[in-house]
Amino acid sequence: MLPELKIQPLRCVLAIVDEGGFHAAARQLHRTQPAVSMAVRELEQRLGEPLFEKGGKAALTPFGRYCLPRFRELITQHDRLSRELWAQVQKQAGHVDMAAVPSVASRLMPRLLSDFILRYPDLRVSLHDGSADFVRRLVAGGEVELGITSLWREDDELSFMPLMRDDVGVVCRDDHPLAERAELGWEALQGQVLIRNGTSRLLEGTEAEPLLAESAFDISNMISLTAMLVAGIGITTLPRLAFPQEYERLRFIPLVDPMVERELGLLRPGKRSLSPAAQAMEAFVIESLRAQAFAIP
Amino acid sequence: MLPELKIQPLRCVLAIVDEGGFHAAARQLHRTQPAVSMAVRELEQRLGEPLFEKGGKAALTPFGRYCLPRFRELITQHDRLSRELWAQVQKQAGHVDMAAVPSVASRLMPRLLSDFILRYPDLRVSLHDGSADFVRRLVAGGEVELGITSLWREDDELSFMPLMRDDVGVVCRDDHPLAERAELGWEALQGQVLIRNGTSRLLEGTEAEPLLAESAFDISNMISLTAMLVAGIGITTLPRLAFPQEYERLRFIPLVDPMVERELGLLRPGKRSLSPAAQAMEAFVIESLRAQAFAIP
DNA sequence: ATCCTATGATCAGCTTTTCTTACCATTAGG
DNA sequence: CCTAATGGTAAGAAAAGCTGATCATAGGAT
Repeated sequence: MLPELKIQPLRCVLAIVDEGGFHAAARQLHRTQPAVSMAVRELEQRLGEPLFEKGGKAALTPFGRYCLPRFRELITQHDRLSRELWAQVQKQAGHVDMAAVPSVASRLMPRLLSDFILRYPDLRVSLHDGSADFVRRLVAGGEVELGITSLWREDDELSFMPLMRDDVGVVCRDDHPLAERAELGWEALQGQVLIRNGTSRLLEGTEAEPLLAESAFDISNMISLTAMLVAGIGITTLPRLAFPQEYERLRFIPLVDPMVERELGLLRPGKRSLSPAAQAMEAFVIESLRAQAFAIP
Repeated sequence: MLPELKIQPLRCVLAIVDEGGFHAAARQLHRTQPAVSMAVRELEQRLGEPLFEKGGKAALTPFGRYCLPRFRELITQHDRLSRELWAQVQKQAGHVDMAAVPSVASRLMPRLLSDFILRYPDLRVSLHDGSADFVRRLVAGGEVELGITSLWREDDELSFMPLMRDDVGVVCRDDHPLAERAELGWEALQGQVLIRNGTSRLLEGTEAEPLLAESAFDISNMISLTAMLVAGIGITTLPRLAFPQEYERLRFIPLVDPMVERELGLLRPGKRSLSPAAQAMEAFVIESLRAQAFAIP
């Protein structure tokens, strides 16, 4: 029973009043004058009450005067919304929630994000970091839209795009007997005090797996781990990217005998789509990491 | 460049979400399912971004989730406006500003207005009162939409519809020599102390005009005038409707020798139209006063 | 597995709406 | 009186919107 107001005719009314006539309004609206006339007439009979006086001039009726500010208000709201949505789609506004594994977050993201906000100055990014499983859970649960991580469990809810290889090596202090070696095989590690960490499971399923059984400690926190390494308490294995190169006394020696690599890549919801801002981030991450050493071609 | 959002497709999106599917939404909107599909698709490509996931089910994209509350808001605003305008047109809301000459305001309007608000309980009325000229000025200036008054100057900006005749008579105190007469001719008034008042100009242009020259006072305020009459200071002429019948000691004697009448009627802006509420009032006044004694057929 | 039924998507064809072109009526000014 | 504005009107074209039939897909029941 309530009349359905369309935006265009309301705009006509405003234009007529603002421009002071049907012709001028038509010009402003890029329409012909009859179109304006008819739009108004249609609106009037939809409301059941004329908005303009009949006699020649474009003068509002009292009802028209009553309507005018309300029309203006509705159109303002409409335009505000339209602009806002448009900004989202054009990536001139928006927010990306993403997550990354700590090594990526600390070694790659600073540069990547600063490049990103150069390219999209009006987008906002929240970066969470945590273990690969934590990242996976955030993406799967929809708490973030994108993750940069290594995948070890396929999940058909999620899709993973490999972007970089990251080879595992041994990390020890510079005065360790192995410290000067250019590369190592797993046999060389037998009998060493091996500290497990969150990335150690990369060795599972390789010839080096027996080493894990010997390891005395299992330290998941990176700060604690490096502290133990610097203290010379033991050695560990880490992907190259996770190797904290800012510690002068630590050495990274590639493990070649089983050559172990993890694949880092972009994790995103499988079929679901991304917000416009996240789409921009997705493309940007792919482009950036592909242009990197160790990129997967 | 900004997309023009139409209300209907937005309503579709809401319906799909609320009803949980395209079919159910179509049912609710009294449309067929393809209509809903196409409306959504049209909207999506207008925005340049999908709102629903592609795979079978009716699930929102992140962008869709972003849009949803905003769509809802715009539609709410639209409906509020639509309802408000409709109420105005249906006379379920609105305001009438009107004016009347004091005699009408005090003798006819109380009853008329109380009947009016019975018929239109949701309309509000403001009644101004003042001299016929004052009423005319208010209507001409657009400060009120309707006036009930006697017209003495034609004005093609205004249109006057005569509704009642009101005959002029002599008013005096009950102990005045003329008080017992059933009717009078103007000669009977010669030599009397005649008090002019705002309605005296009705005598202009009649045989009784010479009387005006003799009059000693000119009192425009009705309270003062009656006070003087009650005090027996003089007599005056008044239209019957203006005769203050609540004063027991005053008598009204019809003047028949020139029979002088004023025409009371409805004054409204000539070509301009009225607000819906004022239209209701106009019709109501005409109907009410026509059903009155002294009505002009 | 297979059928069954639900979902949405698609397409041709129709109806409605909306616009344009061309013309008319009225009015104000030169 | 003529001209140049105004807005209104009518017929046809274009666009939008809707329907009805049909299709592809997925989930559930047998």
